[in-house]
Amino acid sequence: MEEILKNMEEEKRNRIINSALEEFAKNSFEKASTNQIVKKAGISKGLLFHYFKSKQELFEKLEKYVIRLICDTIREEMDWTGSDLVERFKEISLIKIKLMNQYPYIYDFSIELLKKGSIEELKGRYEEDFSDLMVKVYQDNIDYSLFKEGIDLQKVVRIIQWTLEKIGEESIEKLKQTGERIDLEKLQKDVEDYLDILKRAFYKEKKEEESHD
Amino acid sequence: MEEILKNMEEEKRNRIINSALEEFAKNSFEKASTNQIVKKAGISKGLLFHYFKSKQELFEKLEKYVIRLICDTIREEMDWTGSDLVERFKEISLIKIKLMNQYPYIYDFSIELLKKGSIEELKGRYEEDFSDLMVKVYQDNIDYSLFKEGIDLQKVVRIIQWTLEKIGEESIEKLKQTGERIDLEKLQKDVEDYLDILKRAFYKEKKEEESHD
Amino acid sequence: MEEILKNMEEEKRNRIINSALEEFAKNSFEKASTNQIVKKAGISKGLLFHYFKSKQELFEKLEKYVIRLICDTIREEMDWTGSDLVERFKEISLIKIKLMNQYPYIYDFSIELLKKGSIEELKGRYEEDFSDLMVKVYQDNIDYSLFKEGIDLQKVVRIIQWTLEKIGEESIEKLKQTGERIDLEKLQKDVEDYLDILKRAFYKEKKEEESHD
Amino acid sequence: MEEILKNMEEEKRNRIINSALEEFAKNSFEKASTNQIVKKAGISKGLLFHYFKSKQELFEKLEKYVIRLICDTIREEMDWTGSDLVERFKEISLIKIKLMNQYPYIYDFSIELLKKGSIEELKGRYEEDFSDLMVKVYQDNIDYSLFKEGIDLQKVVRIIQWTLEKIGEESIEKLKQTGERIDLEKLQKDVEDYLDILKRAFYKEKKEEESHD
DNA sequence: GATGAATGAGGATTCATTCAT
DNA sequence: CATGAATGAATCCTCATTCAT
Repeated sequence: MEEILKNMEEEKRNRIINSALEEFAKNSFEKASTNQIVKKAGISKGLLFHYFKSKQELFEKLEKYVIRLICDTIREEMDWTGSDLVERFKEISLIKIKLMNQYPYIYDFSIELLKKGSIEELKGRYEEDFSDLMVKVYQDNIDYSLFKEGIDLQKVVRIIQWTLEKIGEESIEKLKQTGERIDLEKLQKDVEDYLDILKRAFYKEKKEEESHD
Repeated sequence: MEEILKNMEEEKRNRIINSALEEFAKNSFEKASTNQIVKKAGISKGLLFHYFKSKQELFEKLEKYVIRLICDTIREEMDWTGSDLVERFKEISLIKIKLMNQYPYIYDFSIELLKKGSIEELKGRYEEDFSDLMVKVYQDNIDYSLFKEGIDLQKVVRIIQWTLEKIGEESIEKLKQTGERIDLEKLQKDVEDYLDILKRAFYKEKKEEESHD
Repeated sequence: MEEILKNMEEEKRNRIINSALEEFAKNSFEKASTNQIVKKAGISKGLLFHYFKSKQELFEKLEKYVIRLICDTIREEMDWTGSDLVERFKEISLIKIKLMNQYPYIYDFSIELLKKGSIEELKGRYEEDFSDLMVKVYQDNIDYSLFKEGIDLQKVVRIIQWTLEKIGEESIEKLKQTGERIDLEKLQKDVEDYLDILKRAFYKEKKEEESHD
Repeated sequence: MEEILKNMEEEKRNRIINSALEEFAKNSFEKASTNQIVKKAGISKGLLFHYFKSKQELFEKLEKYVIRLICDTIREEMDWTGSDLVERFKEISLIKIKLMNQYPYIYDFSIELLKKGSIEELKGRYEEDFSDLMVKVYQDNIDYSLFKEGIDLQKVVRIIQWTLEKIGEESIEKLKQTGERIDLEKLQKDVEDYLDILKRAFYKEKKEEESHD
């Protein structure tokens, strides 16, 4: 993204990115209109297709850009010393929500693209950035012995991911229907509540007091 | 649906229903093409709009038809004497999967429309059929004391629902990407595995032997 | 019309005629919908096209029917002893307006078809009924010496006809735009006022007192 | 119109304008086909809707364009020193007919739109251009004492207008039925003849010799 | 006589994309 | 770099008319 638009004044670049982000967040890929994007960005149709050879490419480049942005922010701001996977997820959610203050629609968009394939399939698409980070998230320092014994770990982790995704999807659904902005505080509260429930369900019971971080 | 197409030979009616079901399952409402539907159904454009005054109405009628079909089948085939909510969910999934043998794409479609609003919002849309049944599913005979004490029951039930939805969404996503039919046996196996995990997580531990049914 | 629909119960025949009359009065030929006509008449599409082989033929038959109805009524109710052409026109207008109480939309419709060709061209189309009557209207007993000398009689008569047509067109235009029924009393008043003006303009001046009939 | 199509080569612009003018002159708004317009103009469907967002807008823009064109030409070419209203009408007709040499169908079209509402209602639609000019036409220098005394001036003027409109409507009707171009010389002759009749009818008699201009 | 299912050409409009300037 | 004119296939939908029952 930045490489593609590198010779552009930053202000115009941001206009394009945010305009496309918003359009793809509010509409499905098919319904999203390049006309709307260029109008909101204040550029000509030709210019958009000068940089991106198709709507599809624009979407993919935007996808990569957002993922890289989220990954980079996670890499930098995450406390990698913790060993609690659920707490790590909580932290990731917090970081994503913080990004939304800066880039309206970024979360909405990132949820939209998550709908198109589970995290594992995304790994395939963005080798360098994403899958490296995912390995790090799931393995770096994580103490899986916090989970109860005898459970299907892979499935349990999926349930946790799915729950987080569904919380996000509900927010974006409300955005699409009512048009009103997402209540970030309530979102964060929900994330915490649900993750606590899941922790109590799938973690061993003894170390309960430590989970009150 | 059947009322609308009642004077039609059954074979043609099924061609129309299945064709529309497939198109709406594989595409979003906007991208779904009435052209494709009539081509696949082997009817003229005019005929489709003779029965349904718009694409929107076709979708809504299909929605109602599918929900009614699922609800009716559940009502008839469900064992209403059981008191275990999760087992009831399992049974519902089994019934839906069975319906897919008859109506390919019915599950896919029913998931697509669930994406457009949570079950609770759907209740509002289909008063008679759906919400009555939902009340029955959640309350008729159900023994909520099976759940552990001190948990947020509403959120826990939601996690269970979400998990089931996500299992279905994964299937349909695979369908859209690869085009190959859904493996119903694997789907059923997944449903059972995940629900067992959730039971073990959220139910009291004593009656464990009874859940091995 | 009656011949075509002769085997039909009178009530149903009237439903068809009035429905078609209304649809053609409210819309141009192209925009008039056979769907609307059959719906309003409470018959099937097939039946309409059983009697009339096309929309065009329906229109033409209706045209003939209305003209015959108007002509017959004029023939019967007109005072053929008068020799004043303008007064005769006034009487014709009065008769047409009276018919509207019985057949709503008949006047609107008859104006619509007058738009499609001047009275003289209509003569060609409806030899038997219409042109005979027209000859009668214009010649039977009429005293053209009432008109001033040295004027182009044909053109003057045309101005009078046109004025009457325009008065009617204004009414129907208002009907189409506002939807409210035509004010028959005002219509009659206008006809009388304009015709008096034209009489004063084109008749010799001496016999003024006689025109106050 | 010119502003909308300003960046277009004049030849293509004229092709579009004339093609649309012709289609709307020969057909009612509903029956007029954008397909025909683009075919006749030799442009793509997309281009028409690039400039005009709908058939409706195309019509309205065309309406404004034609009215402005007629008004501007009248303003410039009219001899505003005359005080005779009927002569002024004659002059207007002459100007309109002259425009038809340049823009075939312009007169037809302008009559078509006059059908949709009397001149007085048009005033409301085109405040600046049209109604200003109309005030000028009817009041600037006009000597209403030329009319006979004791007549309903408003109605008399209307009769004159209506007569002019009907003359035009007859021409266009012939065009629609036969397809052959309008005989401009005969048209002008008719206008003059009818106006002379009306003058003789409604003007005071003394100044007869001056009307032979 | 009577039905309404069925047709298919044609309607206006949208939209991603290309290209000359 | 940047524009926006130009394309044309595809969109949903309408409608007069036909025809088997």
